[in-house]
Amino acid sequence: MESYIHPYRILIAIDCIIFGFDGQKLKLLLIKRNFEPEKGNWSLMGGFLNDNEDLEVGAGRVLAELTGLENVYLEQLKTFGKSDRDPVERTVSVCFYSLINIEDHDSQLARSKNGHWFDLNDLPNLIFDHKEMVDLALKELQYKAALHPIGFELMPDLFSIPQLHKLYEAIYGHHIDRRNFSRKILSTGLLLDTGLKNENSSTKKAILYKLDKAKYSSQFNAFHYFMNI
Amino acid sequence: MESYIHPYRILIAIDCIIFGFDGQKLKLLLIKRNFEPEKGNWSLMGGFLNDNEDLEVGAGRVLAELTGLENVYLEQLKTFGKSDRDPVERTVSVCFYSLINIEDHDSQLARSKNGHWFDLNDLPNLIFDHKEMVDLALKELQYKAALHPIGFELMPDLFSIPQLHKLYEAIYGHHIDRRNFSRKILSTGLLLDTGLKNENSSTKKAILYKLDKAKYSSQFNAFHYFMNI
DNA sequence: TAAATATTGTGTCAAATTTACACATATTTT
DNA sequence: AAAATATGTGTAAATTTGACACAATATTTA
Repeated sequence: MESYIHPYRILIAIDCIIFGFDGQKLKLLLIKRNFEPEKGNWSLMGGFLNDNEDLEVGAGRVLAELTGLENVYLEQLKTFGKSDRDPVERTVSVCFYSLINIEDHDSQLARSKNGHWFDLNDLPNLIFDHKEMVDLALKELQYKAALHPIGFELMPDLFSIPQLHKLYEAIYGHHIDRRNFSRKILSTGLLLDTGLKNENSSTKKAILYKLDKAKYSSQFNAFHYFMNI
Repeated sequence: MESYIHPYRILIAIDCIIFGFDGQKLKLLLIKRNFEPEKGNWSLMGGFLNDNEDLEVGAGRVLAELTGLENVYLEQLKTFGKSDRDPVERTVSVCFYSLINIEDHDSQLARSKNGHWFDLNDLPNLIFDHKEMVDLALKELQYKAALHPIGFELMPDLFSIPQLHKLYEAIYGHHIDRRNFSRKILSTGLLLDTGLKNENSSTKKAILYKLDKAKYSSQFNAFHYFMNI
């Protein structure tokens, strides 16, 4: 038996939604589409799945090809499959999303020159159903950040509580009391005080913590209801 | 422009994970696969996506064809796409899941005679990666039930708090204090006392409520952190 | 170099929620 | 009529949250 007799095989697209945090605000990475239709318009990073290529691998490849970003952890969001979603030919798009630290990936991005960061509140028109994808991805990110201390994964090896606080405010788009936030974060017991101070901060230097990685991975699923939103 | 030049088009499979609640326990609906490979082995309800068929429509069709179940709300779970997941030919499977009231659909199921309910703690071996799909679906269900008062959707028009309580215990697979549960449920303000009593219950008859549907749909997204688990 | 400014760390207290319980009531069974 | 069973309601301690103020540290400015 070499194949199934069912006649319809479909082009599988992959789209990547990359949120970026610059220490202050949340941004979205977009590129100008370089093929028809909609060539030249703003788009998520998308491509087609290759033969013998796993979905996650394909997503990583598409993202790297278009933006130069390597080794980004991509989480599957949803598959969009309305039969008329692409005017040229039917495609089913499997979407992935991620949240990265903009500074950490600056040099990778600069190499390809295709990616452009946009403020989330000021997005251009996007092709096809890409806006719908972005909206859903943001909602998922908010859920996820509420259920798990996901923010830690985005932080550099050493980070301060005020840095993490800014990230959460950016994700939710509203003010969070920093004193209550600090208490909540420290109560997880996941932060190890390194004794170092953040030399970048302008005035009083913040304590630098590192993540207790063993504890984090062993307890990942225990942190339901991490954050009130 | 009639099609993209990319050469790989792939067979898209659909798999449906149907949980059922019989008033006491949570069960899983399975069928004996009726085509090769793995013919005769236990499987989720699966099929292939047709041309010009939206994903959700295809999922509904596959489920109805195999089990007789109609008008079941299916929620997308995840897309499974490892290139070797099907030994015959590469398929990418878009999975959907649902939770239904077993009694309400008994007659539909009886008509087709293909579906069999299994106790969740006593599942047979499943083909391909179907066990992985079931495990993920249960986890999603638990999340969802915690974040939203999803259980209401499963209840008959008139239902009692003890009925709902049994459902939540079944979903989470552990004891939940019924007094605290009751208080939590009533505090949502979503239940309207009908003044009626449940004539089925063996001893003291429970108060029958109905869902305040207008309030439920308007506030659906407000019920984050609905349930502690 | 001292004062002003900005940022970080910590503490407090009232209100709300959760947790862990017990008892009264209604109905069926014995 | 008594026993058994399921349901509805209450309560008190512990915990968590929400809304605050103030002290400490470093930089900037005068």
